[in-house]
Amino acid sequence: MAEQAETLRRTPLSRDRVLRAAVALADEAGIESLSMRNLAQDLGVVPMALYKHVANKDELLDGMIDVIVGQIDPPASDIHWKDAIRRRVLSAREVLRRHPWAPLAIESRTMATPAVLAYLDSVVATFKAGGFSANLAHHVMHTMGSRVLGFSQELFDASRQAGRSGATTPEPPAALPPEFAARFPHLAEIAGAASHDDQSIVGEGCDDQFEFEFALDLLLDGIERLHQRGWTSPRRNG
Amino acid sequence: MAEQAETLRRTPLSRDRVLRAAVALADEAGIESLSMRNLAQDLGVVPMALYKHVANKDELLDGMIDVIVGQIDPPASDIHWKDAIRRRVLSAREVLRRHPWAPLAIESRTMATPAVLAYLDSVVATFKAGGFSANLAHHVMHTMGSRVLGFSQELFDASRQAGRSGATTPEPPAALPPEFAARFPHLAEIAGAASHDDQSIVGEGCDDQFEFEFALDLLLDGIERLHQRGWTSPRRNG
DNA sequence: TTGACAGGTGTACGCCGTACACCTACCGTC
DNA sequence: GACGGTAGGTGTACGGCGTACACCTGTCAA
Repeated sequence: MAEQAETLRRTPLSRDRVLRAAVALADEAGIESLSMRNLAQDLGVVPMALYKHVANKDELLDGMIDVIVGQIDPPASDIHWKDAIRRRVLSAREVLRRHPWAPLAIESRTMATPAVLAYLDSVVATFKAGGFSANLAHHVMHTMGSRVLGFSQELFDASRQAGRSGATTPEPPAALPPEFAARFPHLAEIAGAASHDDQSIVGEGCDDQFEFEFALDLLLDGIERLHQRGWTSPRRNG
Repeated sequence: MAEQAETLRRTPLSRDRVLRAAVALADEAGIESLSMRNLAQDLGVVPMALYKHVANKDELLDGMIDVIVGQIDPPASDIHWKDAIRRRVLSAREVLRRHPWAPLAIESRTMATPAVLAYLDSVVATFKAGGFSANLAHHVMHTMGSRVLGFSQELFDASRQAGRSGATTPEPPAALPPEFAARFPHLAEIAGAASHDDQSIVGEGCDDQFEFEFALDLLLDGIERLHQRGWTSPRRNG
């Protein structure tokens, strides 16, 4: 009996069990209560035991994000791109709404985790399958921002780096690692596809300001159209 | 001489000086280096001295945000709403780009600070001056999200509350304090203006899901329009 | 002269992440 | 069956954090 209890308690820890417990803890007690100590206690284990499964707290957060993003529905095929994107985004939103802490966590990571990149890659793929040029797909991804993830934010915002900014260090474009192109081919394709001019400045990376204004103007144009039509309510005849 | 140094060092601390120093520290060393201890050291003072000017670190962050948001250009009048909004948003973006840590800080605050509310209120005012109904202005504010602040995010996202969610406590709408209506009349007006149906569910607050889909569809429609026109580059003839 | 008070100080507490040395139970190999 | 390696849980300790609380000190009104 004591033996059984022992066995039970000793259900071996694993990276997966740690991540799930962390997500559960954040869900029910808030992300601010997620400490290595609290998490360890929930798992009936001493804090340092966790470090055998995750490198540190940042990696724990990354892992939690991946667990969640992995739950977003796979892309539907054989339907119009617009509907496919719409469904996917709403699925993402649904998933993220179950984990209210997740949007901020995703945004605060220095850069996207593999699961997030995979998701974004598949969204780009959907646009491209719908006949979008890499160029337009690029702008469109910026325009949707992280709304594509069920909330919104500039996803590729270099300013997020948090570090000592200062105009002194222009911070080179930090070319993507080669494995990146292999794993996320569509992202890789649009990464170089931002020609903001006919004389495209090749390899210049992308112009944040341009992307921001592009999205802003698309929004303002859409808003103007509503306004001019005398929009009042989505369904006039209920 | 020693006297002079004394006098200099003793330039009295003030809430304003604390906030400015905090912004400067966050700007140059990153928000993660902003601790009460580091800040105190920068000011040549002992950590606890700060607490005579700000209640705690959260209030410090709120104050820092207000300092920054207060720098956004005042609204231009006598020009078309679309141009007015565009300029204002780009001004906001410019301000926030000087403080890369600010967007995340703004998002992570439980609720908007007075300066943020004042800014949003004035943006709503611009829409209304352009002839928008309170209803449309409401949706449009959601659609722009915090892009209106130079980045993007659902601004009024209740899920941000971080706390123990759980479907068990439906969390009452938490009616706005009465002073709110007086200080931010336009926000107050649109707050109750979300009729998603002809039989408007009065006082129901607003339907996040509806707002999200409204914005998503506006984006997708705009994107579809670009796509159908065979959009390739913003300026075809350089 | 005095006493209130605004504002800076010093100490201490309980939290945090995590480095490092340790122990222990299991494994494949001989 | 003995044995060494290794995966994984433990215990202790350190430096940093936010901040409560008691204290001191200089200024100014009465």
